[in-house]
Amino acid sequence: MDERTISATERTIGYLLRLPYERLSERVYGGLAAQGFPDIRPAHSAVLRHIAGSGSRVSDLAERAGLTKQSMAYLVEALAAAGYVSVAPDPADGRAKLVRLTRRGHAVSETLVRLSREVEADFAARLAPGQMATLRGLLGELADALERP
Amino acid sequence: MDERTISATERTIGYLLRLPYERLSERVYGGLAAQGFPDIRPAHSAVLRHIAGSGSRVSDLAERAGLTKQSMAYLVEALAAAGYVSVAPDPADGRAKLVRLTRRGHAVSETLVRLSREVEADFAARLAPGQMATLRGLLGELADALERP
DNA sequence: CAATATGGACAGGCCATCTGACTACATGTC
DNA sequence: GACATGTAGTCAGATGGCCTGTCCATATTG
Repeated sequence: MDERTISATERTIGYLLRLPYERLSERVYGGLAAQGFPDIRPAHSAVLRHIAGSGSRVSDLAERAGLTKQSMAYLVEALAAAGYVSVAPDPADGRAKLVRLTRRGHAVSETLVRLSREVEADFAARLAPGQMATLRGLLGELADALERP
Repeated sequence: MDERTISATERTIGYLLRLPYERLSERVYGGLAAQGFPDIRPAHSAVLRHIAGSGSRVSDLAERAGLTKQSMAYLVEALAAAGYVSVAPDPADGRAKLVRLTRRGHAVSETLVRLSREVEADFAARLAPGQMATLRGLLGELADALERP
C-alpha cells in the first residue's frame, strides 16, 4: 500500500507540467554543451527568447521576461562575456545600450530550437500518434490565455 | 514585423510547459502564504510530495526527488524549523532519521493540493469544456512514459 | 529651466542547488 | 567476531539565479 501523501492520491498539475519540462531542459542544455555551447544555462533562454534581431535594451528584455533589470543585466553580462551577444550604446538614447546576438549567439539560438524540437519528437514517440500535436495545441491555447490576463 | 528570434517562429515546448507552471506556482504559493503558511516555498514540495505517512528517510526523499542528500537535508531542516515535519531517529537503523509530517505539515499538504486544484480549475475555465481533462490526461501519459525511462 | 521619469550600474542578500570530505553505523565475508 | 565495504547523514564551501535598495546619468515634459 502506497502511503505517499500527494502523488498517490493525485498528481498535481504542477508536477505534471514540471516533470517533462525538467527532462526536456536536461536534454536540451546537455545537448548544447555537447555541441560546443557549454556555458549556456536555462536562465539564458530568457535573453535568447526575447531579444530582437535589431537589438534590444536590457529594460525591454527584463520586462518581457518578467525579471528585474538587474537580473537581466546579470544574464546579459554572462552571455556577452562568452561571446553570444554584443552590447553597444543605443544611438537613439544616451542612457541605453543595445544587446544584439552575435553570429555565435544566432548559432546557439538555432541549436536550442533544433534540440528542443528533437526532444519534443522523442516525447511524441512515447505517446500515441498525433497526441503530441494535441498536447502542444492545448498548451498553446493555455499559454495564449495566460499571456493576456 | 516581429523579429523575435525564438518566439516569433515557434514557441518551444519548454516555454509552453514553463509558462503555466510558473503562473500556477505563483498562485499556489501565494495562496499558501495568504492562508497562514508563508514559509512554504516551491522547493519544499519535493519533500511534501514524496514523504510517506509512516515517515521517510532523507536519503529516500532525496532519491525520489532527484536531489542530493545534502539538498534534501537542507529543505527538511527548514520545514522542521517551521514545524511542518518532525525528525526522529529511525529505530530500525541507527544511522538514519525518519522525517514525518506534523499536523501542520498535513494541513499544508492538503492546502497545497486544494489550491492546485483551484488553479487548475481556473485554467480549465480558460479553455473549451473538457480540454483541461484532455491536457491533464496527455501530461499524465507523458509523465508515465518519462518516469520509467 | 525645473521636475520627474527612465536606463542602467553597484552593493548586498537569499535560496536552492551542487561537490567534496568526513563520521557513525550496518552488513556481509571470511 | 573482525575487517572491509557500503550507506545515512553532516559539515564546509561554492555557484547560479534571482531579489531589494540605492544611486547616477540622461530624457522628457511642463
